[in-house]
Amino acid sequence: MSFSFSVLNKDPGCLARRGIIQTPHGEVKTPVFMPVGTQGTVKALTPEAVRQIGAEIILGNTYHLYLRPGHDLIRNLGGLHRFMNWPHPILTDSGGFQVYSLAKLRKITDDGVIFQSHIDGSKHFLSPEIAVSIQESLGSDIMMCLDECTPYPATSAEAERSLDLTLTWARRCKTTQKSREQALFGIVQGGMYPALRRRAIADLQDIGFDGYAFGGLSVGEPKDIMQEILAETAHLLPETSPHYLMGVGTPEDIVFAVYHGIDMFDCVIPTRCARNGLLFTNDEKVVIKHARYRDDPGPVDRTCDCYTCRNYSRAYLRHLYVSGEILAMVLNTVHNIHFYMRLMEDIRRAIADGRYTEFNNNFMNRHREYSHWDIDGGNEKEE
RNA sequence: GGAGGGGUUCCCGAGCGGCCAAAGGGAGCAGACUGUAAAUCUGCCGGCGGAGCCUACGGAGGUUCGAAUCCUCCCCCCUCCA
Repeated sequence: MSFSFSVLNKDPGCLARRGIIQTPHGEVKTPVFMPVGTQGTVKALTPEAVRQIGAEIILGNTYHLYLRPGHDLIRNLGGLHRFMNWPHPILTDSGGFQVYSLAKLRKITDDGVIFQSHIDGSKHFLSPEIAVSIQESLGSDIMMCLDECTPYPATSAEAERSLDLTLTWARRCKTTQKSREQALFGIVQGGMYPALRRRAIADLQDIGFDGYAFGGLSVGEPKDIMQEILAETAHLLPETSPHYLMGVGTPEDIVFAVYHGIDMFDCVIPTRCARNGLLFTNDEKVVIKHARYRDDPGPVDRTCDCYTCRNYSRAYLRHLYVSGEILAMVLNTVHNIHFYMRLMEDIRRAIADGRYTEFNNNFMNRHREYSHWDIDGGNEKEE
């Protein structure tokens, strides 16, 4: 079974839609949140736990797995699914984000990117062709084109030059793609310039991809700018393909983006924040190390039915965290991923019922009421 | 009884005449985290409303323009010898 996407229903009041992605390793209900498993593992969790919590698809990373343990090794051991014991869908990022996040360790040419390994300093070359071929070795269900994640801020000239490079690379990725078994997504760049984004969407559609992603958002720009970009350009994405907003985001970001027609999300927030002691709940931000939880017998979130909340008190979780125990990261990650999964379920149900606008409004009102609900407290500190 | 060594801010521990409210750890208390170089990073950490003052380096005196740092006595602790 190869890749396909179908829309189950559209919300009558906005662009939100519900759909199903078919992949060789199973189907995925959208809108979907994909936990990030950069190095062939969702940090702190076994694949069985990830699955049980409700994840249907996870991420892997081309750059990291190429450097260690090496894509040839993974291919020879039966591919990434088998290697990491995750028989369900996998999306691999291309290394484009590392072009951005490891900026001090790389050099970009038209041909590709020369990286200096963050592990041992050795030099490596990544091109669009190599990125696709590595992802083919890994055997992921969805491959991403190599792109240049345009940093913020960038002038319109810089963003345009960067976009042109990304588009050239997108063509080369498409040409390199060998089999239709593995889907290939194109990435929309263009910085914070709607006109560039529009052009990117049109050009990528001309090339023709299985799905389209927004990249280069949530790279430090104010929240309202990201929202403006989405509101002005997301509706231009082809309706029959999945829309993926890369690296996003907070619960608020996700609810907002779904309203504008985004189907797929990934973000390190729930996993990284869990390891750093920040737990998501429906009415407050729980920083589990805080002294006030020292003897709190209640669960992290009374309304949560995850394994952690069913079995452990805030006092115990605080103790584990403060003591530096490994179990703290496990239990915290279980909770946060569960929180995100439940959020996506609620979103899908609201769309199925045709009341996403109402859901969105309620959510945003509640968010305003608890401004600390979002991890950065909304955008208030910017003013 | 004799000979050495030592008592520093919550703890450990540097400092050994001014640049010392006192290095560095730890603990404690906060903050950050958006396609993961992250079990990471940042800030605060004697008191009072500022670059100012007060209280602080076992205790009490003293030397000095100036002492955690030098001197005297006292009180504790440790090691070795009898």
